[in-house]
Amino acid sequence: MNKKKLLILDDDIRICEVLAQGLSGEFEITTTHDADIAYRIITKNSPDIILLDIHLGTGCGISLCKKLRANQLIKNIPILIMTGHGTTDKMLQSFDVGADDYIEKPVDLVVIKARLNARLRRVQELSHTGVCFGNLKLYSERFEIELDGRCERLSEIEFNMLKIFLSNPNKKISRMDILKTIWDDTRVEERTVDVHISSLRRKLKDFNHHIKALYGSGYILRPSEKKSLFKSFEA
Amino acid sequence: MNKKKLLILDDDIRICEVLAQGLSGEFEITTTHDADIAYRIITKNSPDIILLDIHLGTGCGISLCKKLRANQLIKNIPILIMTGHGTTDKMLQSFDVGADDYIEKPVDLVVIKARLNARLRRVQELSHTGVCFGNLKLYSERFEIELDGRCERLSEIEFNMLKIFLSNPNKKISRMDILKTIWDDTRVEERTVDVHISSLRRKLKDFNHHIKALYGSGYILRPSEKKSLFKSFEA
DNA sequence: CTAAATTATTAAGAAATTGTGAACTTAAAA
DNA sequence: TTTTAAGTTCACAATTTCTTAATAATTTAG
Repeated sequence: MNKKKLLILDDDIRICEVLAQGLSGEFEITTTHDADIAYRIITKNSPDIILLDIHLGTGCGISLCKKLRANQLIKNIPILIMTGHGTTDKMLQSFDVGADDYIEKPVDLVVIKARLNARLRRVQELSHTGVCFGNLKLYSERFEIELDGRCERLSEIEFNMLKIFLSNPNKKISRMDILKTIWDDTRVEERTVDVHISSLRRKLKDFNHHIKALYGSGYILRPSEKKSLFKSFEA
Repeated sequence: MNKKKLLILDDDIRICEVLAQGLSGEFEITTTHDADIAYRIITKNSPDIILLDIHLGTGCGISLCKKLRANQLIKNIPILIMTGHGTTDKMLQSFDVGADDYIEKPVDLVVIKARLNARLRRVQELSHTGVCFGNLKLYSERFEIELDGRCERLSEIEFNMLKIFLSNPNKKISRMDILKTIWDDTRVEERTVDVHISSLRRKLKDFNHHIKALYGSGYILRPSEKKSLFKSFEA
């Protein structure tokens, strides 16, 4: 069984080290103490689970958590928030911004392990990682896809949009969801999304799923209906 | 928003009562102190989430949890295990048999609430499953219904009308009721409702309830009469 | 049963939303 | 510098949904 990727984010480098040491047997670990770096690591590397201290020098863990939850590509990654000096208020805040668990220090390695695994198990069971992309292959490094053997180059935006849909099949994705995930802070017209959808669709020609518009509320990825092989006899 | 169904299972009836009292604002609660009864309730009633004491007179909470996890229909229901005298070993055992969370008594109501909600949110997000009503499934987010496996998209107006009927079965709904609820201030002819009813009915084809007109006073949702396969002999 | 009232359905145009080509901008590559 | 590719916005076409009106069908009262 492959080790799951765990990202540890703590202001205190010694704690990072202790945790990394103690958990390296079960996880493939990355550590950092900077929230911005963490965000970059997460978007680029998408860890399986995140262990996050509420106190971070460069921006607090709460706001990072909130930011991660707003991103369609990331929001399924479980987040455990740790804190040094626990208060009920901190706990409520943590859960409020979407944390999956909340632990007070000093932390017992055994406890952390058990809780990390409990979260991972849930996500794994419930999420549709088993979705079949059918005749589509993704090459993240090159922003390329392969469809029935034919290669097609996508732009970065198109590629990321495709990833959003593939990781949320049959789920409504609003234009705002897409903007938040891909454009982050930059302000762009909502209708700009349409243009990219249009060109993505053109490149996905024979893909056995289709990106359909949901009148008034966004887009959705659906398996395309099987077309009858027989014509109906209409007068 | 509908209250989620919470099943509380504790040996100590007083604790059941205290918890039920404190959580009744947010949840629709059932309590029991017997594991076998609990299992029956769960299979029959499928609560949204379960709060379970590890000590049960009639069989321990651990084995109940294990049993629940083995059942495909139940295994997605989140389970929080409580214990009176916590030990690391109990915690490990709890997570081991598939608990989603582990809490030691004495429990703070605020903590329980936060943790229950965190679990519910996760399950809800990951398994975007619809709400059932008879043989009809509703997907509110995307205004879609599923009937016998076939999906049908409703317009926003149609979907909201359907929800009005489903939340008031067997109750007379006047056109004005519908207008006030859906159109709010906008002025629209009462007859407009009829048109939407018409198209909604077309899409509800095989639904085992039917929207009937009440001559002169509106509409009502009724279970549709089973049609006899044989003709009745009317003179 | 008939006439009046009410409901059902269809069709046409209005309104809202989505699709897409094209112009323009920017950034990187040749 | 020129060329190329990608991104953004705009304008207009295409599509979907909404409303109204007209007409057909059904129900009720007398």
